[in-house]
Amino acid sequence: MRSETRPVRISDVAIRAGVSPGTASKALNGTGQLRAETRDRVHRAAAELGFRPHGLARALSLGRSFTVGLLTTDSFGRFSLPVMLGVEDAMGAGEMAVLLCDTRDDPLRERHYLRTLVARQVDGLILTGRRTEPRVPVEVPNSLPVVYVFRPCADPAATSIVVDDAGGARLAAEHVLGLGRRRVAVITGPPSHLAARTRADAVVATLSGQGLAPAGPVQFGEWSERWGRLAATSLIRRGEEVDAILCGSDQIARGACDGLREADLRVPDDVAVVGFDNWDVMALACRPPLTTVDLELQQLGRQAAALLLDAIAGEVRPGRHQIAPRLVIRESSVGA
Amino acid sequence: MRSETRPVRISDVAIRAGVSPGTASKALNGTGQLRAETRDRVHRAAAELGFRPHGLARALSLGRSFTVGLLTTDSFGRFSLPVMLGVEDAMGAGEMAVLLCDTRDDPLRERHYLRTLVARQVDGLILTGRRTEPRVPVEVPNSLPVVYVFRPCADPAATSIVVDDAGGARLAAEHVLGLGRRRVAVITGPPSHLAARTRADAVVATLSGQGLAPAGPVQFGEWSERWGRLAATSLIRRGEEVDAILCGSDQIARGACDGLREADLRVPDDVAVVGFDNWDVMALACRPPLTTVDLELQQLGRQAAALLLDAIAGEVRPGRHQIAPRLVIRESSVGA
DNA sequence: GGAATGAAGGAAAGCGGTTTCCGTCGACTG
DNA sequence: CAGTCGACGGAAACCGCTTTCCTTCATTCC
Repeated sequence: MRSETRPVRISDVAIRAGVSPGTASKALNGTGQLRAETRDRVHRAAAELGFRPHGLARALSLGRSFTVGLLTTDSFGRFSLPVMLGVEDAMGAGEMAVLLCDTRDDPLRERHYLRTLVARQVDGLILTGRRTEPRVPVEVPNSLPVVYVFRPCADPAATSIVVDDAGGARLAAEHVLGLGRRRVAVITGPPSHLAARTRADAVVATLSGQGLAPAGPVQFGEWSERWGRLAATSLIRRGEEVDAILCGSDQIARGACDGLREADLRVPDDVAVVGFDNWDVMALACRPPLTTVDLELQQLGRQAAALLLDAIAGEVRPGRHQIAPRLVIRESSVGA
Repeated sequence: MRSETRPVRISDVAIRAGVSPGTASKALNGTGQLRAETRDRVHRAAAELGFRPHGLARALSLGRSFTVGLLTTDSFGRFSLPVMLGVEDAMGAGEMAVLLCDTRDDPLRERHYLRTLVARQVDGLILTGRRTEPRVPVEVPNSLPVVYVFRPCADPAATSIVVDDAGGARLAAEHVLGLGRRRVAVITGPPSHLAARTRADAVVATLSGQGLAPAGPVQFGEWSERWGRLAATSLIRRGEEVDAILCGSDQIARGACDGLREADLRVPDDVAVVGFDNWDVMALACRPPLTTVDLELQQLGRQAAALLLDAIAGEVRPGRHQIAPRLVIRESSVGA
């Protein structure tokens, strides 16, 4: 365990292998023209000495840091978190590392972080956030690859990758229609949220594709269980005939289930309920467990990382990419 | 917006200010002996050119990377996340950056990450995890400062900082005792979890400090709403007289509240319920909102960062540090 | 047999800062 | 007025690795 031995440099390896540092470098990196025997000798020496190249020195001379910045505009929460894990997963597998920055929605902090990341010579940037509204592009040298995830960039020439919210809502709507439900209500979050509007619009469009109108107007409110419970309860109390409720989030859906149960309606027998997000603590704890739309956020993060790696390698794929959500069917829509 | 101009180096600044690069460096870093006028001139030149020092070069010559590694043994979840935010907050305020690594409980991945972090010359390491069981120390050069957060290191000579679980449980117990409750039941997670045992033991100890025994044996189960509901229900069905339930987590507490309500008992009038964790989505959505123990995780993260920064600066503070949780009182223990 | 070719590996110049060491110059001392 | 000292700033080494030449030497070709 005596550790305080000077770290071994490539020149130590070179000496032990009886070559010059330059040659050692070539041997270890598989570049240059070297006899196989020499290469082996160097590798052996490196292994024996436990040589680990000095990352910073390497980065400095290569002109790349093998680091990307991950910037979230709001604290890592339910949405950014899985995205982040996906990014980390895809990056960490290689030799890239991820620098974490949380701007807390503060433009000043964002500027600060962008500056320091650029100064640190990151090879690329991933920007994410909780809302889905497009955001203004960041100001960085335009030689620096940037990928916007979840929250796209307003500039269509930038590289963005987002969840297909409308597609997800369509999936949900088609699911309940496929179950024979015809009186479909919609309860969702604040109308100021693009995600709420997009999802609701897609549901309405899908219904009208079948010549149907939603059961009552779309109910906008907040992203909470309380709102889901209230809205569902008032729906019933109003005497609205409804055999399915599509919710803008799992929290709302869980609240709706509670409201229905307390109004003595059975889920799914009387009313099918579908959520959105597949947030396990909500979807699984709900009684009954929720059928919901999984955003595939981790997948989103991985793909974002892949896009960024491509861009770093020179293959920029601009535009707004979408990934398809997936419907997870549980007992809130089809009986056990 | 024409960006493709070669980045400005310190020598550019030096030329513009009419000094040597070395002098420019001293001026910008406030070192060496320079006339105030010279210093100003350099600063002006730097500002005019928009000079940003090249982080890697700086790091290489200084022998410090201004980077710390944040390693979580399991994916960032409910516990590691706030810790991470606290760390990021405390680090990002300075000029430190945080490298993110998620080992997913895989020792191989952990080794891999440790290697790459060391190779990247991080200035320090923060280790965290979800469980509270002590873990084995990581193998890194012992000149590299390491702080264990949430999950302490088994080696008492290492620097660890954890939540005072027992203290938190005591807080909860004293709270219900202070409310005059005398028949206190305990429902908690799996007995295999140290956190579950520690909290339960502390409650029992506090009760017996008042000459009381818990109402029925401590009920160990799982960390889920379902278990909370089940345990509370069976408690009632068994005819156990109980006027307070202390739960090992907010999920359990929320389930307990549901169970009690469905057994037509009023919370808190008939039974006071206290949770643990102050996990907002559970504690606030619970009916009624939960009195619970806040772990102050973000604070924990910030303090961990502070400990690490001190250690990097040479002020190592070994040992197991604890931070005190805080009781948050809501309607599940005292009527509105 | 001499020139051309190519493989192998070394020397040295970066990468972009920081820092040590030293020379110069003006002021101050005796 | 010679000698000392401190303030100021420049030259160059250095951090550790990569890469571009360039030299050397063996081989091949006419």
